[in-house]
Amino acid sequence: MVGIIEVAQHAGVSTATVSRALNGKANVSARAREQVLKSARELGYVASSSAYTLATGKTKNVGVVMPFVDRWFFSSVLEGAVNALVNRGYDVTLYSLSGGKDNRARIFDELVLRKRVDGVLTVGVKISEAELAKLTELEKPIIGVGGPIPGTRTIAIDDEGAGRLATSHLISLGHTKIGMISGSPVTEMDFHQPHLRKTGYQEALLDANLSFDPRWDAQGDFTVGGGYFAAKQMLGNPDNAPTAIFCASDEMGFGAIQAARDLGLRVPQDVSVVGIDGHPLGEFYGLSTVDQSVHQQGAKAANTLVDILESNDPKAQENFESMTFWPIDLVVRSSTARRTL
Amino acid sequence: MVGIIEVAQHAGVSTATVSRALNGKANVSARAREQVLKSARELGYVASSSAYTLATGKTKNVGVVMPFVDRWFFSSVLEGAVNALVNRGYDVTLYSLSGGKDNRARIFDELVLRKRVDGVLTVGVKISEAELAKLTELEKPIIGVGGPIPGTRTIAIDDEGAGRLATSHLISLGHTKIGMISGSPVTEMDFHQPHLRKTGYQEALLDANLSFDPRWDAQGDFTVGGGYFAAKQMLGNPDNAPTAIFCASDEMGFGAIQAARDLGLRVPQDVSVVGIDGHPLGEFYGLSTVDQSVHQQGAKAANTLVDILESNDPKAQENFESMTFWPIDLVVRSSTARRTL
DNA sequence: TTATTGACTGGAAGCCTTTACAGTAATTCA
DNA sequence: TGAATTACTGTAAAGGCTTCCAGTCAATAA
Repeated sequence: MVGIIEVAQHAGVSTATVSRALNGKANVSARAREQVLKSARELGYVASSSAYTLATGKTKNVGVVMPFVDRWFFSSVLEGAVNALVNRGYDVTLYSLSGGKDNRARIFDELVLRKRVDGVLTVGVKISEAELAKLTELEKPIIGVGGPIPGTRTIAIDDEGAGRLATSHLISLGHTKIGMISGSPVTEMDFHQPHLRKTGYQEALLDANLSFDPRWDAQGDFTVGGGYFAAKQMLGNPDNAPTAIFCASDEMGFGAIQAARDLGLRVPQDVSVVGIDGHPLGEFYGLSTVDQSVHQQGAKAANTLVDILESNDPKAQENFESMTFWPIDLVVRSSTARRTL
Repeated sequence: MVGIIEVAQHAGVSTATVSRALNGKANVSARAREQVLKSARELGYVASSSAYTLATGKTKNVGVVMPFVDRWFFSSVLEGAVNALVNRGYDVTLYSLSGGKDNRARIFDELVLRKRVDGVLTVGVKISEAELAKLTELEKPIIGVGGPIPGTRTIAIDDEGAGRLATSHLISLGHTKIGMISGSPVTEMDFHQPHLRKTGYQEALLDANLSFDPRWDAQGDFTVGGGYFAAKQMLGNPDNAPTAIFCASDEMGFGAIQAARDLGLRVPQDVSVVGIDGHPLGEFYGLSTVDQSVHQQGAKAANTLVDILESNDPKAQENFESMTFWPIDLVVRSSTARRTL
């Protein structure tokens, strides 16, 4: 495998000059730089990243930690982040926490600590005290997307505001009996959104002097099936069926729409449904939603992290707790309409 | 940051002994080994991976290359692979090809080549001659999942057989007018399945002496929406509506079921629908399918790759073209039934 | 003309491990 | 008992890069 020495010989300069030329440093004559670039190209030379890392202390690598990768929100953030990172010349090392307790421990103990990354991106992870300690021990910049990690920067939507927006939308359409489907206590172990979105929902109800019926508070587990069963339960009860449902995620919204249809209810004439996410299938289902442009959140987080990593100011590298709200956008489609009597 | 020297001093031995003890090599006294392990634990020492790589030539890192990560099949393979790899002590570096031409070129030119990985896992990637050349130039083991890469090992289902199985299932239920929804020429640029699955479909028809009507051959783009529109088109034509539809993916199957319902057709009484995949939503929709256990395919590929990497036989490291078929399984749910007249 | 500056350049140290090799002490064998 | 083996252990080289530092040479200033 061709190394820097071969390039130096081929270009007729020293390895120091090759390094400087290839890394775009100053103090290289135009002639030498050109010659080096040419030689490197001809020989197909690419610097060994491990040697580079050993010499500079930089890995040009970002660790992404998420609870799973095979769910829409996570894979979408990942997609946005990965593309942004490769675009900035960074690799991404992916850590999924779904592989059981042992794997999880290993990730925090061995792998992340193995000085393999310049910074860490966490996506919707709720971690333990001990894990947080391991993470901060790294003294590397950390950015969270979705779920906030104590003491670090976070990029997320205003979940409370999103819940309020979605609910207000339904209220503005004349609905007074508005149900909500959120996660279950189990899923809340990993995320934070459910709680906040529900808070927003309740605030909006309060603001409009609407009552909150506990039967309108269901758990959908953030899955299509969960949304389906929760909605069916809620809408199937003739005594107390709401005329509108706010789902804390689009996927639960899809399930809710299906449940309504299976009950012979028309959407939106009989029931309005609104979600949160901006899931690509939303268009297909005609689901009104609060779009949170997940790809872009991932890209933004990635770019922010790289900005920090490449900042000359050492203070920028330090972690501190902050929250940046990503703008949300109400997208009204065909699943919500004025309440009919 | 604590290095091997500190551990050596703390344990009262040389760095060589520390290294041997930590890597489980022979020729270390029980006492020394114990002492080293204790010191390392106390000091929170983890070896620098770049120094390790530089010294050994091993990265303990696998590159995973896929066209996108935010689609079900890909994120599921990834999930399976990542968990298997971390379990075996390997990191995974993720390369998504969806970031545009420049990113794609950079991935093949710079990143993968940067000696950052011990092996490569490709998922459903169809690559150009030049890219293949770059990849094999690495002289690292390559394993493909889904789409085969010339000259490398591949793990995939027997797509033709899957198409035949799904179609035969419909035939066995008495259906004679069987449509198929597959990908579009555009999506076929990236995958290979559509073609093969269609071949299986046609073979099954032939075997049963059934005719193939080109109007029953639709393109669904491998998305729910695509399946919906293709099915609606096909089923909406009263002159020539099939009584059963084989979808080359479950997601298109979901769309097809929805299309049938929107047309007032009952599934399965009026139309049967079968897919391929084993998508988790299949249970919710009651979609009969040919399960290809995607997680496990990813895990299998990952484990096979690690087996190769850790084999003592240098010949095992060489790439050669081979195809391992992953077993498939017909899962009959409520979307398929005997044809009614 | 000489002194000074500035633009380049190359030698070599340093980054942190692993491991070949040589050395030591304890054990076994004759 | 001495010789030969065995079981460890430590020193130092190697791995491939970046970058400090000292040095060269041409251009500029005095």
